[in-house]
Amino acid sequence: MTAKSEEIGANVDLIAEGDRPENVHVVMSGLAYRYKLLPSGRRQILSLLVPGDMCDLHVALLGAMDHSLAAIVASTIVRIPRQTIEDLVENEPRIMRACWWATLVDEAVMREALVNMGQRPAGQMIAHLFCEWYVRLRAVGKSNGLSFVMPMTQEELGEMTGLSTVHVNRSLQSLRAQGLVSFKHQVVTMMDFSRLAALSGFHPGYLHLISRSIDPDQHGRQVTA
Amino acid sequence: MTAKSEEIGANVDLIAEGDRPENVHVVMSGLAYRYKLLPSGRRQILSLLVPGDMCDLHVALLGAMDHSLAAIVASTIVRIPRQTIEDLVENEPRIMRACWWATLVDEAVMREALVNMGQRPAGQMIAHLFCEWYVRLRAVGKSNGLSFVMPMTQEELGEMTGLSTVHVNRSLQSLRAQGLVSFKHQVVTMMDFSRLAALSGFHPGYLHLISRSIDPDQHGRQVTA
DNA sequence: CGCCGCCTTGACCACCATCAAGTGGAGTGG
DNA sequence: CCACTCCACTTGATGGTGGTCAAGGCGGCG
Repeated sequence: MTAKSEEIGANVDLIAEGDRPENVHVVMSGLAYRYKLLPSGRRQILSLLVPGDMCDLHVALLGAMDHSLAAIVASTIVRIPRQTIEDLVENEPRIMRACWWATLVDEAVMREALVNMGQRPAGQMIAHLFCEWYVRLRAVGKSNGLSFVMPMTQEELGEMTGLSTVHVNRSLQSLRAQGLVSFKHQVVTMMDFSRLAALSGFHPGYLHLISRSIDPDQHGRQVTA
Repeated sequence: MTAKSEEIGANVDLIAEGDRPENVHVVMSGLAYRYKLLPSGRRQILSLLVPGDMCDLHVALLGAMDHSLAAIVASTIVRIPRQTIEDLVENEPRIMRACWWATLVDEAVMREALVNMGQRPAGQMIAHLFCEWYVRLRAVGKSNGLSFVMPMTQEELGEMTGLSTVHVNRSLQSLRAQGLVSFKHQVVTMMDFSRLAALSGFHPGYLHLISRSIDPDQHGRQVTA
């Protein structure tokens, strides 16, 4: 089930709010994100699509996109025609089931994002994001040791968290000064994961990584049971 | 495909975070909500389940609940065993599809909630919620004219929006004073819907109400089957 | 009548937004 | 090799939105 892959430049929309979705998008490499634009010009980034768990099913059934999808850095993507998905749904219940499952995990991540924005102050919110990314990227082997690449600006981090760029900056400095985590030149380094997790109330259960058990060792397994 | 229905008292959990889900829950009457509890004791309400679009599928595939589900007022619910759902998924692609579709709409609502919390100040956030409820409840015939019942306290409204009770109260007073909307004794009255929608940037597209007309009569019954 | 939720009000202060200016590195062209 | 530019990050000052604490009103119900 291959389709032609496609190179997409940074900050290029894969599909925009209002479009009728004709394809399901899969991010092969790079990084993409969902966002909504407000009349005021402000932007809310809704979620990230990282290689590994990046299948975008939302699109298959709804009539019009209620949000946009863009690449944050140059990325390789595959567009799968709606019809192919429909066929899969009919004929390949196992694949269908896997996709559905991925959707559920996406939703769980969004629920945690709501908690993050609703209940946690800036520092903890950012800390929580870093913990989540760390665990998710480890799970797909995109992290060597304590650091990982997160090709985002502080402004974009602000658009994810609803914070101003200035405040993101100051919060990062504070985290750094406490010896918890640093974020420089698109690289996040987890200086003290467990304290960071404690600070931000991060508990990886919501990522539902167990059944995903691609990974044997390391963090994010307290759900193991 | 009927199952025994069950009466649930106000503030009783249908299922709690960490439980292994054995049933899918459908709210027949009343009002339920998803929430997460933080160590601090604070609570984030994630979404409402209103009669009409209240099927809770999240549960079928994941290993453990990452959030809790409770009734906000005395409600009638139906518990459908996991196995029944599995069978439906296998044998009744149309039903399965409808359920999946409902899940996608849920997700769209959550995306808008993220925008709400991330980008809008208190008054607009609350106004937007009221607009959404109004449209959704109208679509299922639960609103006569300009008002509808929303059996929630201001404290719970605060737990949905991440605001303190005090600030919710003051924001409500301000909306009321502007002649936009009132919320007294569990009844929301839309005094000026269009101005309220304009103020809060409400655009109902994300509710995907049009394509919902899978059903001949009246919106929002796709779960009925 | 009296209690108990829930709503309301006031005072005070923190978190975070905004505005504005300045630093520093990467890439470009002289 | 050195301007020069651009962009992201940084820093300071100021004020508003919204949190917290605390007390008071006001039904509803036993």
